[in-house]
Amino acid sequence: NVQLEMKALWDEFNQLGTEMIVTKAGRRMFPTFQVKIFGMDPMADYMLLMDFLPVDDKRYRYPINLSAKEVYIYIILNSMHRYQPRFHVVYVDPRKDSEKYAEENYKTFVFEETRFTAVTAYQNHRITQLKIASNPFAKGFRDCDPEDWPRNHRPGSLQIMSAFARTRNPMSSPPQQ
Amino acid sequence: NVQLEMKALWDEFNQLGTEMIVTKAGRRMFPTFQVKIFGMDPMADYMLLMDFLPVDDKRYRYPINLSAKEVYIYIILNSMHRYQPRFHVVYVDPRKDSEKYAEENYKTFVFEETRFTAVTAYQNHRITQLKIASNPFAKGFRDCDPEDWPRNHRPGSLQIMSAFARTRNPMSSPPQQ
DNA sequence: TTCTTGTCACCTAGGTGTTAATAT
DNA sequence: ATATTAACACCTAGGTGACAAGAA
Repeated sequence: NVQLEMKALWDEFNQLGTEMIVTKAGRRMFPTFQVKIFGMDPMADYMLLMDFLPVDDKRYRYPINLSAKEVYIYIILNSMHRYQPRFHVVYVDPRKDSEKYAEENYKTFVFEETRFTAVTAYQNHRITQLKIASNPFAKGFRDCDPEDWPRNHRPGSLQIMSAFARTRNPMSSPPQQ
Repeated sequence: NVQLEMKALWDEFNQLGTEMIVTKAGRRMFPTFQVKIFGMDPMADYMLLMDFLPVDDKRYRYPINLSAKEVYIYIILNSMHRYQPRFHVVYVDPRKDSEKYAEENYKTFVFEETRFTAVTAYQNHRITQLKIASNPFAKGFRDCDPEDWPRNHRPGSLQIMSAFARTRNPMSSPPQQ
């Protein structure tokens, strides 16, 4: 079982139509896609993966591999297109004929409230204001309210991943180590 | 085969008698222990480890586990004692009776120029000056020379690890993930 | 005395939306 | 018109030695 962290914040963005800035150099998502996983076998190995499905129609589909060790592969998102993030937990089957059990060894989780539109500049001013109000790194643009925003992630939660996205221009160099 | 990075800088510190500040909260080493490894099998798994041996006499000995994935375990160093860092490369033997080959499956590397004395405050003013001159984070204390120090690590080198050290007071909480 | 601790100003490093310039 | 890019001020986050106060 998997539980989305900061669900209230995701809901608030989703109500307005979440937008995520994409840049050539890569840009973090905010809110961060962050989950708690329950019911894992402490002795087993797992792979944690994430990908983004185009929602409406569109043709592009790019996988992103993320694990707790933060090994991830770049993805490319098209600006002005809408995407649905997905989260996959893959059990690393120690059996030699593990391919036979591939279908039963993974589970996919979709949180609809994490849908977003990739943009190069915000289209909805209310989204901009909500980002400024809730993202600590945008504090410099706040007018009022020096208070009472739920700060960052809750202690005790496991940050599984933070994702980068880019516009369609290919990058030549891998991310700095 | 393993090659120490920033050897010239290590040599310069070693000539004066390298000192490393230790604090309760943990303090990074500077220079950073950083190596290039040659001759690895790209298809094999390895474990990279580090520990610190007391040099002169002294009784304390604490292991530190470091890997390229930066999983590490705290260590405790005694202030005013001298230590010799060591670096171990362990081949993860896929054979079922791998314990039998344990002795031939690892290799230890010692760079004497990385010896240092753990201190809570610098004892040698020339060490302080060399730290200020060569560590970018201490730039605020530089008088002159806005120039020409070999910046940080060379691009292309693999940073295997950076180590933390602490004074002997036990810490209650593990490092933030 | 000598060593240790906590606080601080001053940095590095990098994540924000803004804005003006450019591309489409 | 509309979408994208690059530079920027303003933040968060955290790594420095200095320094004063405390401990041994």
